[in-house]
Amino acid sequence: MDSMVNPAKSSVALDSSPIAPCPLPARAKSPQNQALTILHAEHDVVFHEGDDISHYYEVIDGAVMLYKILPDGRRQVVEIVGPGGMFGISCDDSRDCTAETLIASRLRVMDHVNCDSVPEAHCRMCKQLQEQLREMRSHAVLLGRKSAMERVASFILCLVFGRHVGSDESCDERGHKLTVRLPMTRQEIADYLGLTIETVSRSFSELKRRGLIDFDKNDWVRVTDLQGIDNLSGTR
Amino acid sequence: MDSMVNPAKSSVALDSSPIAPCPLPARAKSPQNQALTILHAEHDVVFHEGDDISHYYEVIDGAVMLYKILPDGRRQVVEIVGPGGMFGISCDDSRDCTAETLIASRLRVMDHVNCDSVPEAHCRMCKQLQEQLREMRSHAVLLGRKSAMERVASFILCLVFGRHVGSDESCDERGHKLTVRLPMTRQEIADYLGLTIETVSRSFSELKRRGLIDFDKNDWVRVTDLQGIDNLSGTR
DNA sequence: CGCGCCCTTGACCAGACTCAATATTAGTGG
DNA sequence: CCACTAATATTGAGTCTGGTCAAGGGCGCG
Repeated sequence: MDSMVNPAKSSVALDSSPIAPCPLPARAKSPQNQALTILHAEHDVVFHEGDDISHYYEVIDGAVMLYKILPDGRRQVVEIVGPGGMFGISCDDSRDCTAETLIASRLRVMDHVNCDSVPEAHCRMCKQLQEQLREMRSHAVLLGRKSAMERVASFILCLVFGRHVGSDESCDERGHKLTVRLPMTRQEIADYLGLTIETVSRSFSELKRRGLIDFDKNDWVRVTDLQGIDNLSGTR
Repeated sequence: MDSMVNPAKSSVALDSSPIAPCPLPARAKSPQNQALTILHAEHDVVFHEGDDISHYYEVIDGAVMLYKILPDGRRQVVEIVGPGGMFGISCDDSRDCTAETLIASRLRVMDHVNCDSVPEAHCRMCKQLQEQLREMRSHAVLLGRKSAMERVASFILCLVFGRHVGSDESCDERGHKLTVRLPMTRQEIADYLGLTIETVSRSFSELKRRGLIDFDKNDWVRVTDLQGIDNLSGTR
């Protein structure tokens, strides 16, 4: 509907000086080493469903969600992209979903035309697509076949094992982050998991009641029984 | 689990005499115009989740479904691939889902290594991935946010507008196939839509009762009120 | 004709949603 | 630093959609 891009909240910067930000290192340094970097504040829309397509993006730091909205307002968050992830890649002429930051994010803006000319960029993009497809398939299983509790447990596992989210989690035992930040509101989590906000809240409360997790101020979760969470995830 | 490929039911054929498995036509015809083609019978498994990865495939005719199964047996069909579609593309070392034919199918077998060397193949593959990702996002909305009736209606629309399925539908007015074959059992449809077989059956019956569709022998659907189906799909 | 498979239908149940009230947190200004 | 407000999250009660379990129907194939 709305074709506006980058409202006030975002600012643009140039990576340039000595930096050498081609989408890809080495060989891609055609004109010069410049990569356009933009900063988006929390909950800032990068592009809307229906917008014309010009660029694609890489998350340098922060986190972005992609979502689609049905005519009656129901929303489904279809993807969450963390640092290193790319989004907005498409051959079509218009966006099939909306991209919005979850938290303040720094994005590298890249041009589709570069893809064709720069083999490394193309290759990297392709790997990204494969990875995203793999994750979407797992997510389809979650959405199509898992119970509310299993969805929430799976979601926590994703956070623990580092998918999406960046930020400063405290890693404890062998590399797992046992205290993770929930970079999303309950509503966003619900829309990602295909549930309602109430069901998400109830599931979290139940997990806490059972002693599997604990909360710090609503957006930090301490996983006290990883095995227990794993058992509830429906995956094994 | 099982690493067997191509059990008895499938047979291998050669598109051309001197075989020479290049992925793409034209420019890729290094040795000769040869593409390895295999025939799979109905409900034949092309590869299993967990199998080592060697090739990827293009559907020449027929239809293939990709699915994942949870430890307790719940299944989610994550993708349906019709003629022209590709599947099994991956950089990983093992399959993340199982591929099984819905109906007898002819597949072109291609090698991942060719991708890197043949730009056209790589490009085409990349477009495929983008297309699949786009469809998966729509499907995520269906799985996460649509009611049973909306899912079934959306599924019928997909058939009418030609996605997936091949076979001989009778096209009527402006290019839409108003009588389409359901190339899947009720169970497969249910597993694709994240429902139970009973719910799918009830939804079909309800649509028939309302006079929106009609059946020939259970696997042919005649859409008598496309607008009505569209209205129920939740998409507008 | 009879068997087996798939599909349909019904009755009942349960998990998730809806609506509503309350609690908690975050943000603002004194 | 605290008070006040707005936004977000939790909890409860009741409802309903879709799942479960079980019985019956239709069709193809030998």
